[in-house]
Amino acid sequence: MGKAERKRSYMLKFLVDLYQNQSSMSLLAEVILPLPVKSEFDYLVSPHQAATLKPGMRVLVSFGKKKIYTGLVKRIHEAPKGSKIDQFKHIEDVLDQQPLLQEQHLRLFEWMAKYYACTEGEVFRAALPLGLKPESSTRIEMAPDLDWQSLKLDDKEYLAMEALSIQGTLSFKDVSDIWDVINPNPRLKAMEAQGLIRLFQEVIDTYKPKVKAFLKLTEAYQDEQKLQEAFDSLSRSANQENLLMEIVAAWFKGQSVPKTETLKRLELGSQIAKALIEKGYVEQEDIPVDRIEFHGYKARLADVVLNPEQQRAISEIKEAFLSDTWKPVLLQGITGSGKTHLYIDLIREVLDQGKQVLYLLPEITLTKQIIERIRTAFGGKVGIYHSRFNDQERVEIWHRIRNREFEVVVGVRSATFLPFQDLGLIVVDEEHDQSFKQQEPSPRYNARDTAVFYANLLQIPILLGSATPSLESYTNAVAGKYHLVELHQRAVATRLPVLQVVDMRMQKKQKLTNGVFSSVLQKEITEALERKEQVILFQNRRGYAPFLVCETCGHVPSCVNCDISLTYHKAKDHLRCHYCGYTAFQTQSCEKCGNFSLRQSGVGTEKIAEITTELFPNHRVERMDLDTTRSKFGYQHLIQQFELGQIDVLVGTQMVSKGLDFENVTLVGVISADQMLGFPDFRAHEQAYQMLMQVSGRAGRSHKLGKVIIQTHIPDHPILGLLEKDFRTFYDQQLPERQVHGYPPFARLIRIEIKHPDREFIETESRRLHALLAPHFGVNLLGPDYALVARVRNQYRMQYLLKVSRRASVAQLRDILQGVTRAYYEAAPQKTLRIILDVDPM
DNA sequence: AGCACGCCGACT
DNA sequence: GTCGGCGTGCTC
Repeated sequence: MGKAERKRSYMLKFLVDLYQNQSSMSLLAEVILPLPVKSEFDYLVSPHQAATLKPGMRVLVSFGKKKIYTGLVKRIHEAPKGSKIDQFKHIEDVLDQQPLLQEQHLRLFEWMAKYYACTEGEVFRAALPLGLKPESSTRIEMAPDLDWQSLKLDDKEYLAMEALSIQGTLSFKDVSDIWDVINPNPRLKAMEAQGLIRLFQEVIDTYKPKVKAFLKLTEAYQDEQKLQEAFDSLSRSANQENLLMEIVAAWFKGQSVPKTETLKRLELGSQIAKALIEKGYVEQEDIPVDRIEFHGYKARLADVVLNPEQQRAISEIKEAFLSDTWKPVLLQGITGSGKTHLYIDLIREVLDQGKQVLYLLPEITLTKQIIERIRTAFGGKVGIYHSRFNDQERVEIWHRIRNREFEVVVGVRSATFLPFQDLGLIVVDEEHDQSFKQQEPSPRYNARDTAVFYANLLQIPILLGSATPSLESYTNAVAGKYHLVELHQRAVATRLPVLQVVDMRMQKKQKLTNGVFSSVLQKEITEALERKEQVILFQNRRGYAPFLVCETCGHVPSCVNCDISLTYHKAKDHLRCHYCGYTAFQTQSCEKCGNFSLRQSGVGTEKIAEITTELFPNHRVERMDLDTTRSKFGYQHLIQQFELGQIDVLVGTQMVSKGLDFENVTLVGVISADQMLGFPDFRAHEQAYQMLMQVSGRAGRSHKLGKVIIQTHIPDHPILGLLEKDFRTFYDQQLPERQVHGYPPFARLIRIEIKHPDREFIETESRRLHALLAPHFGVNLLGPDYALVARVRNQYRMQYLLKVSRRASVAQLRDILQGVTRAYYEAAPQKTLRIILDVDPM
């Protein structure tokens, strides 16, 4: 090799190195996708994107053959040496200029995925409202320039082309409806190959700012001469002339007129405006407006004076917050002790420090009342976040929190994920409530526990409050892991409601009951109504009768998809499944034997409301349950009417047990406590206690003495005796039971659920799975047992309960369980059994 | 979660 | 023989 050649060779090597170096310098973004898949997928970052892309930003990426998803950038890193760049796809688009989520959110997602045995993608999906996660869907359109009517087409093709010629484009679902097939894809693919149609991906941005239409004069007509011409041309249309006059008048003042209001005021139809627009005199302007209206909320100065006990509690809480251990504080205060006052006081202090506050409440407690109180204290800084808000409203709340327009958010479970910039306090009210735990779908997280972790991560104070804390939290407090602060007295010096347990067996023997009301309850209702006071009646079953039974053959009409009896709804005269929504209309004759001998059995809210109306025809009785509050404002309307005293008796399910705080309610009747007390779950006693305490708390909130009547066939049940004792007594009585059986708070539970449509299959497979689990967990593995309702939506459900030490590493457990699942699937005859893990089930 | 591919039974 | 059903595996 000559000198020149050698030089050339070096040169070449240098260039190759340079090239390889450059390619290994390629940047990749690790992206979390909103799917139940292994979360990390790498995408190429273009040099242009690299300048601004940061973790916490949302990106649009293609995943699989054609779908486009919104992903979350977790990490940006260099492509590993030797990796082939062309195995990665590019990031299609970056959706944020500034990260939507911060480092702490990514850490939170990571922890949740680990703890609740799900993917970060599932957490991401649960965290963001739909409007912040646009994704693509397949649409179908006709191939361009096609004279489809002259072609020879089969029936299905013809139907599709006809629909396309009318609608323009169709979705997969449209086509499967038209064709009546489950999966139209293969056929559509064939049609695309024939050149009849085209399939394309459309990213639908579901979030559209709300706009308000205004009308104004077009520029061309903004002079006297042209206007005169315009008016002349309108001499035959008084309506158009009127509207134009209105618009011109506004123009003189430099304004435009709001379209809808103006048309309404002038009693004109929208075609009048349209005519003026078409003539070119007027143009429409759409101005974005806020979806969330919060005018009229001005913060009032503190009008709350804390009593000595509350002041003692507040200073205990503040002292705890100041210590650098960041222990959560558990505030146990009886109903009416004024916990909310304390919250408001604490929130005010945090706001004064310039920080934001998250106030979590159970779904149902988020009533107008609590919102009013917080808004009265903090005015327009308060955002509300709950499930009755539609997606677009949620998106706006996200933006307002990020922009720090909202400093306090009162919200439910999913508010945990809101993008606070500088959170200074979390309050979890009614911390024991079951609705903090998401049942389905994954992530099955508990917002209270998640908040405790989050507060610790952020090193900020967290306050858990309840009149009846969960045994878990209270045990943590007793053990010193949480600070315990107690409130023993009612804020206003009123007596606690009087509690009376009515033995329905005696009532029946002495023929004192009409089947629903004992003579005692009926008398109390009469008296309360005579005193012009209000009554709440509680029954935890909606509908008219929980089931029908044939008196001839004993048949009970049941759901075709679920193993549960159908509930009779009288107003609609149909039978409905409360699990899947299936409805049947045969309510008179038995479907089995044909005899007209169906008898209604059991009592639901609808029947109670009916009987109450019959007994008290001069009073207004209303029902509050899922059926009457389904509409967006149904719930609010009922509450409002009750508050205004337009309703005398409110009959309801769980819904009436929480958050309703009405001075004029002096009587609460529990129609039957039996079901609650006899529920087959280790937590049944705790839940019955919480429920009864809570519903009792609705009575006698002011100076009038309240009364609570509980009807039952088991009057000697220990829980009933504990209702008038203090919380500690209840706790001391319950705890040993939990210890004996090794249940929480002495152990951590993991529920393993399996699902399959075939009964025989699930039973044999459950035994096979058991054989794999048993060696790891031995006596701590319970089950498999059928779920309480063995079949729902045609899926049989069985479950195991795993009791593990509280000290056991969750990560290790998850590894074991994942190992077992993998082993199961490897050996399984089919891979169709669904295995679901539920950590800390409730 | 989608989506494609491939293996089987029920129809032309 | 093909059509279309369901089960399985992959997605940067």
